[in-house]
Amino acid sequence: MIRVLLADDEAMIRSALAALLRLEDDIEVIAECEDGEQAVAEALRLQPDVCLLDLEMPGLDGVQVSERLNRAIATRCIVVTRHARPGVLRRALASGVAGFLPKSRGAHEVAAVIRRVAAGARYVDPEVAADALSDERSPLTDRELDVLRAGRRGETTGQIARALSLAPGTVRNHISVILGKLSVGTRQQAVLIAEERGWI
Amino acid sequence: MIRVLLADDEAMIRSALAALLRLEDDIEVIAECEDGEQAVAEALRLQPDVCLLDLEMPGLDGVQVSERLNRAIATRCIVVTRHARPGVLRRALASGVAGFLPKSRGAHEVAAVIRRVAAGARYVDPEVAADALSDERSPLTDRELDVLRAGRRGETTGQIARALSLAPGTVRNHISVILGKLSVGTRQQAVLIAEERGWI
DNA sequence: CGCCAGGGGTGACATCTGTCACGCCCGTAT
DNA sequence: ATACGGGCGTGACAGATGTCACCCCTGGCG
Repeated sequence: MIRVLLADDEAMIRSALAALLRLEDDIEVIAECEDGEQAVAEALRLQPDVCLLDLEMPGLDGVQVSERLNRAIATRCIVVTRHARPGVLRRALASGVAGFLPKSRGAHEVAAVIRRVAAGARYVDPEVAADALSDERSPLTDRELDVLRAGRRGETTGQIARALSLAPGTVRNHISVILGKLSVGTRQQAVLIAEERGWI
Repeated sequence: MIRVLLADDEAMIRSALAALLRLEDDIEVIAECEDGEQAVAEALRLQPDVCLLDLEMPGLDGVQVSERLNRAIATRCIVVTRHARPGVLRRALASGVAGFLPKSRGAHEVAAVIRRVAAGARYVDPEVAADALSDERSPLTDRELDVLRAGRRGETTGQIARALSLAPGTVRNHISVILGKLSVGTRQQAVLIAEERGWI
């Protein structure tokens, strides 16, 4: 019997998946969580064999949950996401995720992936993997990404500078470089591009 | 037997819902569509009793699909959405939607709502309805919303002005008023608020 | 060792944005 | 008819933003 923990902030898909998985006779859904913190807490308590984690969750996202769990207990995590970008996949794999599945796959594949992962295999959706190989890596340095992240909600230069403990001039310099590299004219367009490509 | 058409761009939730609904013995899923155009085409061809439409779809969104179908055939539409804001609900009801359900509800409620709607009732999620009654209508004028829409991707004042055939100064004025009304400091924050509240 | 990329910073400058005070035109409610 | 609010526009101005040249420091690496 494979003991599975489910985490997704959207109740409809969470309960739908739970209902479907319960129909499988080798899978047992032992917890349903609606955010990252809850997922970590329940996983530590229940020690599931496999965690099926949505990437987009309030608080901790799926990758962060996986990171914490891998450090603490022997469970294997599958991350599910609607935006399956190469950047996201890289981030997920770097943090020790055992499975990666976009939501563009049908629900019936979920059980199959859970079984593979429970058996010790790694599973990465072939299509996303192919995308990731035709590697479009971010041309931005880590620090530049920090700046972009800090400014992704329309924050002013001053606010970004304070958030990162930098001088405003430095922030402006980073932004200037970013705009050049991405060849756009405003920060917000840079943020949109970076989000689309999964760099933030 | 209630004949149901399903439309959602996310294959995982679409197939999960379809699988669950097929377990009900008074409901028959006669089509699964992955975008608005397809939903319209299939609905016209198959004349389903009820259409379960995701709001967020590429091309036509759920409300637009419902609008077109209501003009053409006697089917009843339920719109499902992850962001159930009062503004969205108003838009949906105005276009003749028979049911409105946020994805924060569990999957088991879907069948119940389908039955009610098929029986001729209207169904609006009570929580969203309550929100909509404590009416937080947009304080922005139509024109101001236009400006905000035109600038939602980080466009410059000049680009917005050209897009709307306005003088740059006028755009700046509108923006200035918007920022005042929403009490924020930058356009991008204004855009974020407006998107959150369902005004754009 | 020198060289160089990356992080951090400064100062100066041109431009863009946001603010404010006006004025004009139009539809409509009084 | 008059007043009023909304859309549209101008001009002026302060402050924010983006650009550029140049600075220092650090940690690789040939």
